Amino acid sequence: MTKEAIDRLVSHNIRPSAQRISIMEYLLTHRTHPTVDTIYNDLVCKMPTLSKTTIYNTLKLLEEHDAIIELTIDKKTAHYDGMTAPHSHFMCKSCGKIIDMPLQKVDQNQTSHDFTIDEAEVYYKGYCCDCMAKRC
Amino acid sequence: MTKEAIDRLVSHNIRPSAQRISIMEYLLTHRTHPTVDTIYNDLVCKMPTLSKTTIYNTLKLLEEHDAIIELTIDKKTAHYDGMTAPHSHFMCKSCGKIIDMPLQKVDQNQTSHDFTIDEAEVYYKGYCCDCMAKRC
DNA sequence: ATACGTTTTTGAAATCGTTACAAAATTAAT
DNA sequence: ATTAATTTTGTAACGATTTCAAAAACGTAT
Repeated sequence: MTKEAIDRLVSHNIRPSAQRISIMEYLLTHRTHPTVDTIYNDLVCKMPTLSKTTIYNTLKLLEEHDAIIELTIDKKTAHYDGMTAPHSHFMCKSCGKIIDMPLQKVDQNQTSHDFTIDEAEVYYKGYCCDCMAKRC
Repeated sequence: MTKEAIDRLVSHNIRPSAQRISIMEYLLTHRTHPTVDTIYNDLVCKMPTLSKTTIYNTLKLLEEHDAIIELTIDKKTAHYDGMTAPHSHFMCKSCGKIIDMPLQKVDQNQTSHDFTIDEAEVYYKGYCCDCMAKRC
């Protein structure tokens, strides 16, 4: 999986440092849409000198190079997704869990004199089955 | 327009205090998707004792009672919309301006064992004509 | 290999939107 | 008019993110 991480970095013109590989690999193997804190807490054991600033820097770099996606579905904290193929997301309003959804087709080619669209995101919110079972 | 503001409050079971009426009226007459700061700066002239905390409290209250909509299209700051009829939004990545869009139909009745959807939002991003003219 | 310049990482401090809290002011009820 | 409940206010706290400059790691040319 390390190879895939390096490939993803290199193919997006990002130099593969040890920290960048770790973070990229983390996102490729964890499909949980983690936050900066989650990534930091999970990686710092194996990489004791890791800094949270490096996580911020790296995620921003990866996102700017379209190697990952930044999700803004959660008002409080950014979440990150290593799966860049188009898809949508659902967030549970009770527990905060984010679940992948099949792509809802969105017409991005709307013509207008007022603007040009180059991104469209669909965010769903509701309650996941676990939270519903607990009647939250 | 003050009457419309009071009506909107009362019909959503919110007591119409002077501050709440002002804020509600502001959102009904300004279709600019303002932030807390914008609302505060525009209203404090007429209401010198107004507190920014009151704006925060009131907007949260209005949103919880579905009298207004909170937009999370802007990662940095919440924007608010007094138009509650279903529609989508476009944000210019250069100047931050938010523009109303016709509703893109989104299927909220997707059946799943994993969750129940009760909200869906579509956010578009790109560049507005003004910023494109300035080749930003 | 070594020295030099560039890139990357790091940790501390600053920033900024938002929330918590408790006191003051206003409004409603008896 | 008193008392209780609600609303507003200002200050302080909070937490995610950014800034910044120094330290470390890396790449390259000699």
